[in-house]
Amino acid sequence: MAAMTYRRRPTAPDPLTCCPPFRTDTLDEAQSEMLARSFAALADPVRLRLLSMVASASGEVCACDLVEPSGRSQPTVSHHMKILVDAGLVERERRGSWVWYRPVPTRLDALRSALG
Amino acid sequence: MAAMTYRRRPTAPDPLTCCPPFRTDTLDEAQSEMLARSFAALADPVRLRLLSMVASASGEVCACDLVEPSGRSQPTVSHHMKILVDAGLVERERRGSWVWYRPVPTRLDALRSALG
DNA sequence: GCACTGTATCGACATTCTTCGATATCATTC
DNA sequence: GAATGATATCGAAGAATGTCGATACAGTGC
Repeated sequence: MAAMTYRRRPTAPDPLTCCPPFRTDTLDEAQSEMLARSFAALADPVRLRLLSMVASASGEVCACDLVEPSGRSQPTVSHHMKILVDAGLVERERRGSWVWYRPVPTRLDALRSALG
Repeated sequence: MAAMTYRRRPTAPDPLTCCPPFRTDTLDEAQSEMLARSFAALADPVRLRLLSMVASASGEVCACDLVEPSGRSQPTVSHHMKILVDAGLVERERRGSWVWYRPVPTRLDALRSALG
């Protein structure tokens, strides 16, 4: 059982808050699930640095230029980039042997507006 | 060994990107570590719903009003609220038996600006 | 003091995540 | 075709996380 019953509930400190204490624009389960997945992509320092490398680059960045400055192995970088791509924060394009990454600004904007 | 050496490096698609592909404003390790901790606080659907309850409330919310709508046990809610407080996203104040939570808008603004 | 109630902490378990070495896949070059 | 190089996937180990029941702590009221 998740809930717990409280007998003596506090009185609201302000007449304005007499109504239920949450507005109706509280996130529902589906919304919070989606948002949490997006923020989880940002919840790792290595991914944040990789994202900042991609986002601060003019245009795009080659995967081969992410391994050494990130200080992680090539499989680890590939793993993290996949998470960023799956989250929609970064776009991936293969050109020949190399893979290039581009930021997706609209997706970052969406996350930013979710915080406001 | 984390890095891997690449023999045939691709040529930049644009003369403007002749310089090292990352701008100098790439996040350093300390910055990314801090930011990741903040985003990790947002990387759970239950915490996002709790935060939205607090943020959308006019003024503040009693801890006792978070348990039932979150669908989690009282210890779990307390655990999640501690994470939000430690991340600086929510302020905690005890008044008598009850605990009240308030959002910290400046902290949310800081995270938002980190995305832009 | 004692009884009661709201909140926090503890211990344990299951799940998820980060990381790497080994290996597979894809593309180029010979 | 074979050989080489860039990237992705696999498998496993260790760490971190979410969850709850049990319990401790803090405040109220008698």
